Amino acid sequence: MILQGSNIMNINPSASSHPHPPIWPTPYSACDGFFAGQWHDIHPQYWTKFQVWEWLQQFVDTNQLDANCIPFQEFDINGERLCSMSLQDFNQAAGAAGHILYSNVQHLKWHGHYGSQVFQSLNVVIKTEQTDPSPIAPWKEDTFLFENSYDDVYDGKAFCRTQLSVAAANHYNTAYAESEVKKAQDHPQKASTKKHTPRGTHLWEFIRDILLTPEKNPGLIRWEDRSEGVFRFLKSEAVAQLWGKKKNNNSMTYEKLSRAMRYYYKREILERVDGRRLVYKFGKNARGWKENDS
DNA sequence: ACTGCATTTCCTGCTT
DNA sequence: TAAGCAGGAAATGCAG
Repeated sequence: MILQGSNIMNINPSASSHPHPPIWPTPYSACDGFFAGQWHDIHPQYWTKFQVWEWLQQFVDTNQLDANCIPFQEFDINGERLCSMSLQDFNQAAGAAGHILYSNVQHLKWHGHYGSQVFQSLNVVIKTEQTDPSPIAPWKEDTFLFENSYDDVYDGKAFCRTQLSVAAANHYNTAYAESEVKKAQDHPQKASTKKHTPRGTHLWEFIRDILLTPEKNPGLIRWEDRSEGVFRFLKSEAVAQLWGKKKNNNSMTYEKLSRAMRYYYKREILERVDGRRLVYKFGKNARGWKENDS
């Protein structure tokens, strides 16, 4: 098999020059802050298709939803069209997420824009006050909407429904949401019946999510064989730095990250791919990477 | 305080 | 020679 390394876009996170306009303006948008785009400064009526996608991506990011929960292809429309959509249209286009998205558009249409507040009413993790004097890294705000681990419960559509129902519940009852925030912060895993819950995303989930949302971090990791779960690191050090940023560890390297990856072989989260550098394969204990995972 | 988990760090040796 | 891989060993941070 011929590897396609020579075709890889050379994306340097620190460089502003780029041979082609990137699909997303900030290759590392997941870490660069939640509101790097421009859509929130413009009335939704005037959004371009791109800004509509930014808005959707923001929704996914802020609520820590799986990207598969939102059918992006159904929103290949500009802001004018978006604003003209009825609730039924949204439900048709986005299913379980339709109601929330519709409400958010209505809110944006009639109440203007609130910068980083735009999605707060949807998000379980709302930073209402900062009692900890230590600086909070952007990724610290990254908390899942519910307490189940991807390890055990990543279950495609059901997963999305669960996430979205939590998001919806919070959307319709902000006061309740804020109290839940407090609870979640004080007792983040109290209600869980799981044996153990993650402190955050596991490394393999982080890798999987990059693969599933390449538009967020283009050119970092790529599928080699999507159906078999084989993937390849294109920018190993960049991925390691991104992982380090997520873990608030700026000394992370690919060498260390790869050691953690190798531990997954024993747990059958990954399978060895012999003789191919930077190539890994999801194992039987990795969930959520398949196209029709249900 | 203790324990288990999931890394993180460091290392040596090997392969590409 | 550099980069990556394999895996042992110990350390670390967090949550229960």
